[in-house]
Amino acid sequence: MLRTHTCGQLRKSDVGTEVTLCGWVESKRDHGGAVFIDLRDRYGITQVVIGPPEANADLINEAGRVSAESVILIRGTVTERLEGKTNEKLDTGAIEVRSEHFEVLNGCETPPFTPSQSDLPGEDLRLKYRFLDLRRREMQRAMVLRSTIVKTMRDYFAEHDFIDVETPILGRSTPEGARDYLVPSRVHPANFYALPQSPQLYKQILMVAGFDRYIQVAKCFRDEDLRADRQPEFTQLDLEMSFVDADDVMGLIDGLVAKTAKEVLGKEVRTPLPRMTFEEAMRRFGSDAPDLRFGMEIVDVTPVAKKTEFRVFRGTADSGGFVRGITVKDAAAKYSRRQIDELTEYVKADFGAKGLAWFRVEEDGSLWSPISKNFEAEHLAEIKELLGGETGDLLMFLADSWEVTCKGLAGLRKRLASELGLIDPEELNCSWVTEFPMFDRDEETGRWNAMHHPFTAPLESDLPSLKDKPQDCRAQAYDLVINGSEAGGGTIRIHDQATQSDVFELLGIDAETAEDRFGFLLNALKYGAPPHGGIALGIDRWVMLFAGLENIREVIAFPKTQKAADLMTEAPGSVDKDQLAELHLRTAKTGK
RNA sequence: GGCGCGGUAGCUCAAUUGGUUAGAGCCCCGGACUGUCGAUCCGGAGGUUGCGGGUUCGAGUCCCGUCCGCGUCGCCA
Repeated sequence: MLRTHTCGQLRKSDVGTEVTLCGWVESKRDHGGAVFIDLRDRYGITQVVIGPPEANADLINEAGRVSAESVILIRGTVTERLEGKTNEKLDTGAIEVRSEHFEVLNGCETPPFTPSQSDLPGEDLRLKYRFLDLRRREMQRAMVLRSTIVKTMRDYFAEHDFIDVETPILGRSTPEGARDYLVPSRVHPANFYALPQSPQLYKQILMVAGFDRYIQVAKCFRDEDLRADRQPEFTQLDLEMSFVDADDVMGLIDGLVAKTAKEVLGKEVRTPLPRMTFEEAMRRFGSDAPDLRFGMEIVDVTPVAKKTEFRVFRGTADSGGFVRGITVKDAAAKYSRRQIDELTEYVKADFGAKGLAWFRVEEDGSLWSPISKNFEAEHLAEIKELLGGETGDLLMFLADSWEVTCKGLAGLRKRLASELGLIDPEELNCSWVTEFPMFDRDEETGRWNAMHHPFTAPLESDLPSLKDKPQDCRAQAYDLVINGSEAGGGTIRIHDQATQSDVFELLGIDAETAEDRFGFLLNALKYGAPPHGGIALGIDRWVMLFAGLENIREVIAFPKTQKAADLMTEAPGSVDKDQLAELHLRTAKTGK
């Protein structure tokens, strides 16, 4: 070891000790006759003094020339700082190392930015020079947090008799759901592997194989557009269990959530976590991942709308649509007409709403709005009553299809809560959303799609509706929601042939197609498949949420940009003709 | 693919209605300095305003196209 201690380690009790430290030059204060260096590693910062009498003029001179972010080694004696010269900001602030030896292990060119600078550089620069960015305190904290969370998960599942099994990265494409990342085969011309979107099928087969409790920290890949909380390459804690029902899986994860919150954040999370059905979540919050850290619940006023003369409301209600709204407490004074216009533009542009109706609750308790003259007083009173409106509140409504009112109001809810500061950043709100529909209808083709995946088991009680009323058929599915974000999702799987056939039939997957795509799974299911189910937890999102961050890139060491590029390695990149030829590929266009 | 925001010195930003030689702080370079910890003081260097085209007497500013980054909708079984 080149060093005897880290830069975050030394205290008053170490005074008098001869130490050797290594690290990066965070900053240098050159006084001519003496030089102060803040020496940094991932454990902390220690002040090094190169001055007389320990250091001679040559050494002081050399130290004075060292550039920021150089890697140096110093040897010296731990010394208590002079009276009144301690630095309260540093854990090591009571001491300094008076150095008699100073050595540059490796210099540093002038960096485009330094890890300690207060103005964070643009994200493209941070990504291009990720090795510098990762030296920043915040990034180091995030990486440590991530490591701790993964270790907590592994420990927890090991305690519960789970075994870790690795499944292949090179698999076969099952062209449902997200787009696959494809890998051409050299040995099999015109054939492709696909990178896994999840180890779903393998883990089910592991159940058939008798590994009744499986986990894996699994890299997954989906070739879809990115978001602040979505990367094309991400990590899941993948889990599958035999002989369990949905309660068992949720109960197990409840324990993990509580343990992780306790060990990582020192927070108590009460279990069992609250559960809400999909239907209730959509009705009350318009979202299958509701943020329960604040209220502003959605209220349906369609019955009142039917009675009013206001064409937009009445027309929508009469034609099978919905008029639903939210109460924004004490917001009347905070939102100008102009700002409400912006909200209107937002719901139009992002959710396809036709407009935003709103009312202000006046001093006298009446509702005022540009459209209020279209309403009779008694109907306004009814609306106010339903929404629980009080003086100073804003009531906002969408009149539209169920889907648009859900999405639009969920979006408004989220945006308003953020703008009004209704969210306690310290809160960690965890809950379950259950009983998702088995199927949803493709708008264009009118065909049924599996909402989760085609191996999801329906609720026992809904089995009769599977064939004739698929829209009413609910799944044994459960999503873990943390602070309004989907942090995991799973299902109990179908383990009998008859139900599986029925589901395939409904999805328009004929026997031949099923055989072609998932034959290996169907085959395995014939050979003694136990009842089983599982879940996948989004590790990147867990870390992001536990860290209180709003961007997943902040917890991933080497993330991709919105165009799925790596600015540091410049992946993806072109390859030479020989490589393509070996893979039996020709490209239609040459990239720029 | 749609909508929106942004791109000016190595970095973070400014630049009035289109108007003189595009500024500031930090960084960097040179010098001074033994108690700093955002060191201080003196001096200096540093610009194809992302790129291409257009309008204009004149463009960082206006228009068109394009590239890049971010947010979001679609998409993400």
